Amino acid sequence: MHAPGPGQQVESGTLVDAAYALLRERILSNDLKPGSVTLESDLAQMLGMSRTPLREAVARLAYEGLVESIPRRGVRVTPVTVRDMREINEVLSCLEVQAAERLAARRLAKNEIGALDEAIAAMDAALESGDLDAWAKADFRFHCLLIELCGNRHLTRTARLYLDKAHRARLLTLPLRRKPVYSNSNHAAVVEAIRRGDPETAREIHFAHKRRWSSELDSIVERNPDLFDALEGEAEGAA
Amino acid sequence: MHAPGPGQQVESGTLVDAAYALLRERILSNDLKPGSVTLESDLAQMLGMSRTPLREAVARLAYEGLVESIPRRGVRVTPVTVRDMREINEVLSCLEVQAAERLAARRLAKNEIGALDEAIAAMDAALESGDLDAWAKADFRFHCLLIELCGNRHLTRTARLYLDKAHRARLLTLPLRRKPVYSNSNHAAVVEAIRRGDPETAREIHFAHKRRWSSELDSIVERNPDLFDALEGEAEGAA
DNA sequence: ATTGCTATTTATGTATCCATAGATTGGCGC
DNA sequence: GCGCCAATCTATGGATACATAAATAGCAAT
Repeated sequence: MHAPGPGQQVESGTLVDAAYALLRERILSNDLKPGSVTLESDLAQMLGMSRTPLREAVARLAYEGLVESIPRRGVRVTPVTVRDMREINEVLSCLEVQAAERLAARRLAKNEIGALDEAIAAMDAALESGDLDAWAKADFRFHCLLIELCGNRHLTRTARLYLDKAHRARLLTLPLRRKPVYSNSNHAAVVEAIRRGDPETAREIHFAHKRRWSSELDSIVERNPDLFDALEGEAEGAA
Repeated sequence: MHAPGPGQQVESGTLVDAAYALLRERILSNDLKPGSVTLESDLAQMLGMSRTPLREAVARLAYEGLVESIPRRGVRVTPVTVRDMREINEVLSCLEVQAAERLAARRLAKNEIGALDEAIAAMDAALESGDLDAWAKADFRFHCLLIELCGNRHLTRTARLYLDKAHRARLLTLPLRRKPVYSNSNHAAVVEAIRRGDPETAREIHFAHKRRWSSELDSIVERNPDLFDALEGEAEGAA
């Protein structure tokens, strides 16, 4: 789907890393259902390893907030609440806006700008052909680039964490959104400001963009009050 | 010193949590020297437990970036570079500013405002009596409150992580700073804006405050070019 | 003497094993 | 018949045991 883990380390050959990457993948893609509870032993067996490395992976995931270990019940995939989504959006917004400003403040290399342009082109193409899924992927790539090129590694790392979480939620809201035409033009404008080296404008536009998505989310929630409740069920994890 | 872990969970009775909390404490207080490398077995023995829970704790710390596990050498306490400090400051700035704005936007309870006032009073008192250490503690408390009262749990959690890291660095720069008189009046002004329910002003003032500290840091670094290099030495950890 | 190869040592990654605490179920008393 | 207590069962937290891979040291050869 998208890049392996969050910036961190590129997944060495250890079982811990493998378990972490796999579980993360399956959680973020909503393959492991939010709210589902699974025994450590089952997870271990599922991945073909002993509990020891699995537990370490689970610890990491728990730290990220993707999972919570319930004392004698098992490992629960943390459900995303509306509140979570709003909070995540808010944090992500701060960080991305900052990244955009930074980006405009420094001179980007040709290929860096090129990558941004490419992502936008992909978004445009996807939008025209009505392929929402491809659009989401390209949009994700754009936001990734934004935070990865900004030059502040801590910002990158943290924002990436939230971006991934937001992506998980976006998968759910995607079919419910209005056609995201604004996004494309906004992104293009941001890149333009970056190209011009105009930090203030980059910041403002991207801020407006995030704000718009935030209210879009509100209206989606309003129209589908039970969208997230459905996810909080106690469905037993895939066996 | 200060509160247990980062928001997360309040340290249940498990050895993993104990190890995590203890090591974290010792790292953040610069008790375990940055750059020092220690064997897992030694750490385990040091804490009187087996390697199993220790490893899980180390994994968490590694995730936080406080420590890095070097394949066959041991666990290395990640040194703080000037670049790290700048980056951390930048991220923290975004988040705190957002928190300040949020705070001003919502109605605070009496005791919440009271806590902020108290922290400021403590800062004033410490400054007058010239007790820099007490001042740092009170300042830390103020920033903690800011992010803890903001109502966005994700923001709180993330900012707290960075705040702790920043605190570690602050311990080092403390004796080198000019008397931090600005901080106090800035903080007071922010609280005033919060009390008035004036988000824009709260944001602006706190932003200015963070920017000032940022350039203060720059000048400290300029005056003491070797301040951080000293920490990157390969000193062997306490046995 | 220096460099390269090999053997040994040692730290890590992982599996297995055990003790404990919580949950579940069955029985007993009211 | 319903509820409470006890016994058993099970999942987890943690320790230990083990195999592998890396690092170091020693030896030899040029």
